[in-house]
Amino acid sequence: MQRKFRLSRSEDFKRVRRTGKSYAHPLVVLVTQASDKTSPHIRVGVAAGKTTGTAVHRNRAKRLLREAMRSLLPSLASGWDLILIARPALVTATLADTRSALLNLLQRARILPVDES
RNA sequence: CAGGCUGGUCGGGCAGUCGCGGUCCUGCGUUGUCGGGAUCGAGGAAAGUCCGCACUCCAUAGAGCACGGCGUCGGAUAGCACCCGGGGCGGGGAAGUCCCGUCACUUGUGACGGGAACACGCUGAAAGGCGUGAACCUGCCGGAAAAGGGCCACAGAAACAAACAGCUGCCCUCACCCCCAACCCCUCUCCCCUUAGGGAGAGGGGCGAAGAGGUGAGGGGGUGAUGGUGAAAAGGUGGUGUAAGAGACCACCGGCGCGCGCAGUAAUGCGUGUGGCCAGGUAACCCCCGCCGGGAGCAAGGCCAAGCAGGGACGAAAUCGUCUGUGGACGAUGGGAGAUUGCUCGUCUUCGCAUGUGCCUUUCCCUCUUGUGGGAAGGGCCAGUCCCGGGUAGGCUGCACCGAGCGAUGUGGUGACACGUCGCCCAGAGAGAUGACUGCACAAGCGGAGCGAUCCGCUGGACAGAAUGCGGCUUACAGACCAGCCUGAGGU
RNA sequence: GCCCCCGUAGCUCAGUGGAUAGAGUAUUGGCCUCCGAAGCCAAGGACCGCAGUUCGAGCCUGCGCGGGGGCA
Repeated sequence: MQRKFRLSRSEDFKRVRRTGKSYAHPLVVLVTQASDKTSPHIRVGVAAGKTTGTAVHRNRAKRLLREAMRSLLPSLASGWDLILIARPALVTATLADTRSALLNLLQRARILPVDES
């Protein structure tokens, strides 16, 4: 997942988490917020807190989320800021598990068309 | 071959596809949050942050005290308390581990018995027993706690310095017992004489001095380990000795100090002589001695942009010399304030009735257009230092490094390491780059087939992720390989 | 990333190197009451872990584990 699709500003994180809508899943939590400016891309931020585990486990969770998101990126609607928050169970999940969880969440948030799956 | 111990190396490999980050090169009717290519891309601990440095800042960091750290010897190093090699004192080894034998069954476990290098000493007729050293692993290390202070609960007479109890005819006083001269009484014998009496001897009894012995009490002196304790009580055993005792003396043993000799760079060890037993533990209690240490830390620090709100405290001055354009400048002495992160000295900064081409204002003078301009004097503000408070969390840099650098190799050294030669440039982000899939072998586990070699299928790869960089330490860690040592069995 | 602080009963805290580690509160049981509350009595319950120093460690030293805070 290239950096241009990434959400990186601390200010952006704060805004999305404060005013966005959240969707929960045992593996991941998705937070969505429509971009205030007419951004050409969708931007995705990935987070893993200390409850996820040690540094190895946090990195593992974030890599899984980025890799799963990469294949889904072309079919997503633009103009959204997303945050994916890892939960502890994600450390033991596989890439396929993560991808199906993201599909479920994105369809519930109406960012991914339902007929896609 | 099996098992144990120690040290070292590696810690998933190869190939392909997709994807991510850095650097360099490059393409363009589209200069992009663009495309293409090359190359590089986590660790032995990147971790903990326990030590030591580099580096940066703090208007000074110097000296002394205080404070903190360290403390066997030698070496290594830029440096280090933890590295290397020695020394001393302890602990483990040894209720463990391994091997052998017997038995039992649940077939790899349990029970029982025996043994475990080697050397020396003591004891014993022997079997054997006891002790010491030592291989291997591991902890600690100044003042052998005689510079001084503190503490040592409970128990105990007492916790280090004497006292108390005890022991003690060594001395004094007193009492008593026993022996006993002289004296007195009684009895018996003999002699003189025979009325009475006298003398001598023997026996018994009474009083009982001095003295000898003994007992007890009190006082004085002596004595040092006897005092059910305790973690710890001033060498141990046996004797001599003494009033009683005691290293007071003697023999053997043990420890320590000093001298000498030998070995070693040294710590120290061995031998020998001599002297004393002058005498507890604790310095990870204070302390003393020696050495080291200024403080903070890359969120250090520098630059840019953006942004906010200010407030308080400090304000007292000289003298001398030189030069001079007479406005001042420089220097010295002394002083004030501040810094020196606890104190003193020293040092540094600054000194204000100062400096400014700044701003405001008052008065006067000149010019003159009731204005303007210029000049002089006075007052205030701003720019100072320190403290408190407020704002920013954006970008660039530090920072990806020619370095205490990495790899290979040679030499020296037991080793830490050093010195050469050749080659290389080797991760660097800022929501934070290493992942996914496939195949092949590798090792491990499980299941199935097979007498077996083996085959098939499934699971699935320890601890763990750089953030300024190094060195050491500590902690976590599935396994694999290599080397050395030890034990047992077998073969040659 | 760097720096600092703290771990004692379920909770909040005391605790000179020398007890069976203490207090409040909570818990449990009993008494009291018609029942409860309050009160009274009693009981159980702890030094973060491992080494070391010491005769002796909650206290001193080292390492580890866990928690908290600060720094542009």
